[in-house]
Amino acid sequence: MDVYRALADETRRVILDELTARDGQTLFEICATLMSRHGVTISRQGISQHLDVLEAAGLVATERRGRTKLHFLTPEPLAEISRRWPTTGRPRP
Amino acid sequence: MDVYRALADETRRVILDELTARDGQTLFEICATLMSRHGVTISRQGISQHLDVLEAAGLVATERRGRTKLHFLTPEPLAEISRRWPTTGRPRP
DNA sequence: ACTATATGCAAGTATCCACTTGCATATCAA
DNA sequence: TTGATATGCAAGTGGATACTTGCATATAGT
Repeated sequence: MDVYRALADETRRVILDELTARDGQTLFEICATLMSRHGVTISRQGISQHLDVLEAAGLVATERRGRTKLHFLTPEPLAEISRRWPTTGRPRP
Repeated sequence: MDVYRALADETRRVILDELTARDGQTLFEICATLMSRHGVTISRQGISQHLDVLEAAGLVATERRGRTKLHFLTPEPLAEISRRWPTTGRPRP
């Protein structure tokens, strides 16, 4: 629901980075990559809860595939930010 | 310092909205407007602390003018967000 | 100098949030 | 079915954070 709160945590931002690099990863793949490549030390449930927040914010879509769950990046909600506070065309008096 | 954490609070986002509407307001003006126009019930110190967070994040610049302090919106740090996770040109398989 | 205005500092509180632990459920392979 | 893999649920805990209260500082006007 809250895109802004979803971005407030660094681990969640790294997850978005990781899905940007390779989309459609499972929870286990994300866990493994965060640990090894990004130096994040956290339990699987911790990452699962972060993914729940990202999904509730509409930044990640999921799809069950057998006993795995694929995670896809859906960054459209982020467009609201640049729409709300444009970074161009604001003269500084 | 942390742009993402600065955006995590709704009151801070309303402050950014208010400075977008009218730039260069003092703390007292921001307080008055938040209370009346945005229905925010919070103490002056609360708003002041929020402004400190926004300034630390580089989203607001200040300028002392006599016994008042003017607040200006500097939204450039927000550009990092759309740069980090582009919302266009990402095909969904 | 004195008063009022505008802001700053600091400590205390209460809520929220990230994280863990333990157990449960579901799918695949033998 | 049995065992292994992949994920889900729920309660508890520590630390962060939004907010308040009280006092202090600085500028402007008289």
